[in-house]
Amino acid sequence: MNALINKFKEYGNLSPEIEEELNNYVKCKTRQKGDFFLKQGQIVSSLFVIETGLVRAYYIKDNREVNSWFGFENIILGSAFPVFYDKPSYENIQFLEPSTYYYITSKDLNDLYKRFPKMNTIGRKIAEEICVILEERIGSLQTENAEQRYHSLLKFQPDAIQRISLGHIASYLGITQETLSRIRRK
Amino acid sequence: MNALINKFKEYGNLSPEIEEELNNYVKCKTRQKGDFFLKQGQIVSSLFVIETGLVRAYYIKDNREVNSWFGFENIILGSAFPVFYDKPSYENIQFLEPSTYYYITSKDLNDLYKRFPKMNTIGRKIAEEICVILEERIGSLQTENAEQRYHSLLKFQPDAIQRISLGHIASYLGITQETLSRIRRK
DNA sequence: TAACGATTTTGACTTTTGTCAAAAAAGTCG
DNA sequence: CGACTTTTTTGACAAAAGTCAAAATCGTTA
Repeated sequence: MNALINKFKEYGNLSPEIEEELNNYVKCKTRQKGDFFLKQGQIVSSLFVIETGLVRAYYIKDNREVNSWFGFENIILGSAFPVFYDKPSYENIQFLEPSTYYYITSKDLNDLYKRFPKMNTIGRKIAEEICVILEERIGSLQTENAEQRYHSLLKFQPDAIQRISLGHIASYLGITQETLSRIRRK
Repeated sequence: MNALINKFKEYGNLSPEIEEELNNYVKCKTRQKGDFFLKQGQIVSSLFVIETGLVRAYYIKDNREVNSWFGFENIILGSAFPVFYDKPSYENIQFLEPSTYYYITSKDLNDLYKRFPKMNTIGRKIAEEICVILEERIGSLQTENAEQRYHSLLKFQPDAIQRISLGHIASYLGITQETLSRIRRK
């Protein structure tokens, strides 16, 4: 009943030994809407899976918030710079709904990677899957207009429209909220 | 003097045992401008590093070619679907210059991943680095206008402008070649 | 329910980018 | 060199998206 460990298992077998270690490392927390999972500049971070709830990742550019992704339930989530590189995060991760999540710190994860080489298979597959998802998003931004991108989002993350404000979605799509409002009117 | 093995070494130590296996698996080839490394629909593919030369990856959308990336010397290259998923490639990879490259097939790579768990550390780090590069590109497409994206490209891949035709670059930036020509006029 | 703040919509206008056609420039090869 | 192809540039116009300001709607809570 540990959403993060269950998720790991989808990417590869866990020996009883590794699973036991994971049970020591993985913690669960509950946070309110508006709370932060991660703030820009932080180096210490975690990989996490939301059991119930929702987050957004965003960064500031030219004094504006830019939403880089949304994190729904049962998806492996994290910020690349702190988790992959032990470097300060350029993005913030904020809960958009009251949320319960399971997490493991990058430090502990790297510890597992070192002690159990097989764990790297799972880490590799997770990163590879993220590559494919990011490529999909690049294709959408590179070749589609605002309306088509909105419909791509509807298709891949239909929940988003119900649960996330129009302004946040517009930012994620790389358009203004006025434009998105006009698209939606149709 | 094996560009691919050297590249692997940048991501982690290779035991003599693994390096010997790699030497068996990694092959070198030379191809002409216009030749294909990979064609859409292929499942069998490889990870590769170009010693001298240049490739582009592109796919067809609405009867038009869309350039998804360019591959320069001494960068780990490959197409996600066939390499990560053993699924048919949606993209083509074509040489834009006469090229010499080192490659390892996905099959052999997966073989190494299974036989030498530590090899997954290198695979993981490669995939993680690609994630960061792809995120960078998403940020550019999401928040910058045509001119800013052009300057981002100038900054990150200054070679591109010298070695790649304007039409190919425009496609990569998600704009028309007329627009790019007008940007460049300034 | 009333009042407040936040979010969404609308309108008028500007800027950016795309489209289509044609001309100019650059590259290739006998 | 000269003919041919490919690539790049230019012009006129159309479409897409942004900006700014104001109004409408929605949600929350006293």
